[in-house]
Amino acid sequence: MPGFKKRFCGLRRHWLELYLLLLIAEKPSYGYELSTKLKDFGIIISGTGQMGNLYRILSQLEVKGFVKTDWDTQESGPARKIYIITDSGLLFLRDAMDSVIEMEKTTEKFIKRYKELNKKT
Amino acid sequence: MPGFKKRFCGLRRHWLELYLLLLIAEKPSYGYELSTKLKDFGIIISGTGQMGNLYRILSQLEVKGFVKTDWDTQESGPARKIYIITDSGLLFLRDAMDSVIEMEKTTEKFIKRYKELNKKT
DNA sequence: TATAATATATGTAAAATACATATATATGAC
DNA sequence: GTCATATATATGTATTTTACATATATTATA
Repeated sequence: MPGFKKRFCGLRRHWLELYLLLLIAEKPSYGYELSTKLKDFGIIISGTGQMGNLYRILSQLEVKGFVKTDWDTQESGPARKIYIITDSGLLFLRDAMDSVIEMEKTTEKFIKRYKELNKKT
Repeated sequence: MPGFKKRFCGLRRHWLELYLLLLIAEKPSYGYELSTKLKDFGIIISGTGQMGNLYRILSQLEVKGFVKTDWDTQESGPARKIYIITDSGLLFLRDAMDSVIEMEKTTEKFIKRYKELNKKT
């Protein structure tokens, strides 16, 4: 009755989770750094509001068990919460590749059909 | 103060709107038919609940002025509400192509980086 | 001693999603 | 004739997500 009712509802959230998991899988990292690395995938995090949402998504990845965390107090400045991928996270990422591949095919088809539409006009 | 505060919040909704606008631009159509044509873009509409959401998105496309409608009572069976693209809708579609092209690039990059990640492991 | 950059986190109104439900027409089965 | 099914459109609403404001703390530098 309680627990998780839904799988992938919102896509934006879904993609953001995948981008973050890939970045973390490549190299353990922390929220502030990840926010800049997201540029690789065309995501610009601007303003504290958006940062806040990013932190919330990260903490939920932890709740789901896809990442674990470790505080880094070595560097100067405020402590950093380092996110490290788990086996469960890697598995989730692997399974999610299907949807990424489908999205690539879909966008490709969409662009092709849009061009065809404009040829006729 | 009132009016539209946001642009593209949810991606899922955003994509669905674009798919529908392209399909309607290709050929005027109605909700029930569009629900089957969405398969072209990997979207499976199943159950009356999902159909209901589709109709709501269509009616909001009309509110935004991207489509206009016309009732078709010629065919047998229940009347069909035919959606026809407007100039405003075509303009919106054209402007949105940037985000489609970016999504294609992003997914391509994502797949490449995921493969590279697994090479090392 | 400000101010800016770095770093994490919560509060919440508004919007989107998932799914149930309501309604109506036509066709074929029995 | 009436029952089930396919066709067709639409609304109600609890839950979840989004957008953005706000809170808090550390270090560097001007």
